[in-house]
Amino acid sequence: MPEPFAVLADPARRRILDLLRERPRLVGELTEAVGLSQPGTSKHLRVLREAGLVTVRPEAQRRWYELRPEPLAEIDAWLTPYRWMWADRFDALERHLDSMEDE
Amino acid sequence: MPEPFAVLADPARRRILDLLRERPRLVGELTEAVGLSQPGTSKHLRVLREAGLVTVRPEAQRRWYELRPEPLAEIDAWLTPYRWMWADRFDALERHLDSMEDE
DNA sequence: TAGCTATATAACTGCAACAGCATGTACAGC
DNA sequence: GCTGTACATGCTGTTGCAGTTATATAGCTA
Repeated sequence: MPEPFAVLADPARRRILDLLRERPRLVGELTEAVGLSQPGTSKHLRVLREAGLVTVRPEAQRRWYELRPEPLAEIDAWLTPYRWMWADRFDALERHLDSMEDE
Repeated sequence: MPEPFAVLADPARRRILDLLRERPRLVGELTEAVGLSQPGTSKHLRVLREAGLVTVRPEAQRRWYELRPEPLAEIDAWLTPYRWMWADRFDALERHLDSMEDE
């Protein structure tokens, strides 16, 4: 199972996920949308599948790819301790104090 | 300016950022912590610098590296439309309804 | 069965990233 | 000035990935 971070490093794969966020899609749609060859798209889909970020539902010769967002939680978790930092100074201070209140 | 996503694909660089989250550090400290050679560490630091994720403050021959979290906002922004999805079903529904109230 | 459609896999190519080693640079202390 | 320390850069080999074309597989349709 590849790391989500590495999987998202490729813009085409992020684009695919963005498209699947709206609704499940066929390989053909995705191919056209990302502007790659069909085999190229299939390769990216394989990577996404192995990372658990998409699932496939076969229907005759077609394959419906759908989003499976759970692995993104790992990225979100890594990001969490940083998240308060990049707001402007006032917001940053405010959130910092807010988080201290909870302790 | 490289993409933050690509920069974070390497675990060593994420580790470096995690260490800098606590306090600024010297290259020597980071080298020991990540378990790479000193030149290897310097190279990762260069990548982080070019991505705007760290800044350097020279002090004699030493270089204090400090975190600059702003570029992480891009990742956070990409992640945002996904974030409600991976909570358990109840929370997911709840947040979804919450977000609809704002409209 | 033959042929068409949709997708996956294979084989190949080019390139960029990463790691190691050696060397260069800058500063401090003596 | 010389030596040591702290770090950066250059070079090289290797590996892995993204992209292509060609081919295989599976299921429909006639």
